[in-house]
Amino acid sequence: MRLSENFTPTLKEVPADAVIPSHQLMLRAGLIRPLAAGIYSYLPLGWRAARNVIDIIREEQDAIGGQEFQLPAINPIELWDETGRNSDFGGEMFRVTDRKGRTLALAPTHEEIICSVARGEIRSYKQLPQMWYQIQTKFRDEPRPRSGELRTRQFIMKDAYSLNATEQSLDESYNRQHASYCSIFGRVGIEYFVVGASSGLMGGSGSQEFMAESDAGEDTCVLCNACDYAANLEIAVSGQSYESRSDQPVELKEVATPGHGTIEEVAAFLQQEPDNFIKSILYIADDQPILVCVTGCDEINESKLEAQLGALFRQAEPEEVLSHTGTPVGYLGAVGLPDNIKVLADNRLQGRCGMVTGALKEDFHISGVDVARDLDRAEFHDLITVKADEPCPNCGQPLSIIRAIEIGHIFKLGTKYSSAMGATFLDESGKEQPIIMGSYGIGVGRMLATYIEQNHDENGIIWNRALTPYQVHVVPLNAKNESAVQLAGKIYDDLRTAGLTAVYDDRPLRGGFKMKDADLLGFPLQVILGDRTMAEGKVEVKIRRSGERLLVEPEAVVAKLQELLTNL
RNA sequence: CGGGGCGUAGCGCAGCCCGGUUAGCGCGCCUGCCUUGGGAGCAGGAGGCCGGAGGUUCAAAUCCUCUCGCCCCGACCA
Repeated sequence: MRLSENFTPTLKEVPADAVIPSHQLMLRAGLIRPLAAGIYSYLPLGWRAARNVIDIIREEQDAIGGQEFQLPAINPIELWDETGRNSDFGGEMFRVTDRKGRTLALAPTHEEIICSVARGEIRSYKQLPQMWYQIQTKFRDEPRPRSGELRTRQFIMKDAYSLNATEQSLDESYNRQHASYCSIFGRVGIEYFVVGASSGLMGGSGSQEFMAESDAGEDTCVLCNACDYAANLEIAVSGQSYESRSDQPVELKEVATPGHGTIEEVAAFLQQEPDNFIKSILYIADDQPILVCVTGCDEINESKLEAQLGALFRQAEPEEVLSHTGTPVGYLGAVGLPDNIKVLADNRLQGRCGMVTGALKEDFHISGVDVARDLDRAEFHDLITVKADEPCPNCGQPLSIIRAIEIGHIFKLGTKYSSAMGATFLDESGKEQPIIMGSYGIGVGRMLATYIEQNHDENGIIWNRALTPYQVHVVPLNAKNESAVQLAGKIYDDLRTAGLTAVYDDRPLRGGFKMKDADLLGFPLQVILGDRTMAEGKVEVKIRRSGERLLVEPEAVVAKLQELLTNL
């Protein structure tokens, strides 16, 4: 590609709207351009990189027996009513109306479509297992698109669906996908780790996320420093013990705590540790009030709470707290609470004595709470959010908490969709069974952005061999130096003859400008032809990642570049 | 959906509080000269419905109301 003839609009200045490095660099290097909130065009260079990602995914999915589909992006809303996801997705699903007034969905994912294909054709266990996948554009009307390609409303995603007859077969498909993902991320060159995860809106049992550590990430993960324990904070558990304490039971006593409603204030006022308090928060689930109790130094984990309460719950408003308990926020407690309010308590409270909690009366708390004695109606679960340095549940060593980008998610769907949609088969005994499914997704744009988050410096992107739009960037510095220009043209031709992809910066610009652009675009190897090195009869090869520069005989350049490329 | 910020030339911004010549600056763009190892210099030039609508006023980029869009924090989220 000759830069003089091709569309590669680079920017010297950082666009005001871009905050994170990958977003800034994708704009500056001319990979993408915004069209609307969370909607981007891929420009030629960006699309070449995206295609590289897609090709790798395709090869690795084919390698485990995946069969690629091309599925409709618009589909009848009735399909989504069958599984209830028309309402589950709610405002997050784009809907369009056709000329007859029928509502159609812009597919946010494709379980329903896969099921509809399967129920029409799959009849027998002999036709299973199947591994079907597609690499296509998905649409989700995200409440808040952000961070460039990391969270968009229109995005390219690979998703695969396994159709299995048995749980063992599902496990096998799942494990194959797990291995395939490791191969994909390995080839793409992203540093990643795998965590246990919740299945969220998709439903199902087993679930793992492929994560890339990054401050730009939207997920929080808990990792053990010593063993391989890794989990999304949403489901992470702590190894911290919660055995009963041997504190002597004491009598309940009301204490005045005027104006001190928060744990912090009351703890300071009473000169006790927050750990000795019971934090009580009122939730509303299905219009019913539910009190949730944890120790004063813990935070409620609402993902874990969702597992107990179902999806439709929320924290009560202050007025609701007053109307349900007769107490203002800050003085809530489970002791003496009306019987119609269910109480959920965290495991760590079990057996605790001498605790302080709200007295259900403004400006008063109760001390001497014996959980076994006074909170006997509480239901105990793991409800807390793990904190950094708590012990690992596996090995007891301290846990770390880091931010990460979710780049892939695999999970065992089970029969949620096949049952709802009647996608069944006859098993060996002639009995009709719902197909057991798995679902496996990778975001293409998110992968590109993640790669750039992990591979850039102050000058620009640093592509590796696998993803780079072009392998070599040929830069004659002085357009007036005819021998340099001529040699640059020859090297460019020779590179392409040798099967390498190359960009030739034949623009009549100053050398400094062109070198800045080359670093910004970030192809792995640069061939620089300046007056100085030309005078010595050499050309310079620069390795983008290391900045290392080699002087090479012109005749040896192509071979040298080929050799260097194998290590990039 | 709650909170905050911003819409002025292709990009980055000033001007707005306190209304009043022809709306500015840097970069980019076009022409010429010059320069050519890290986003040069000089000279000349093009480019604006000041996001949109309504209002106040003799007069609105500037004040008021409404609206649309974009970004950030939160809520939410495979």
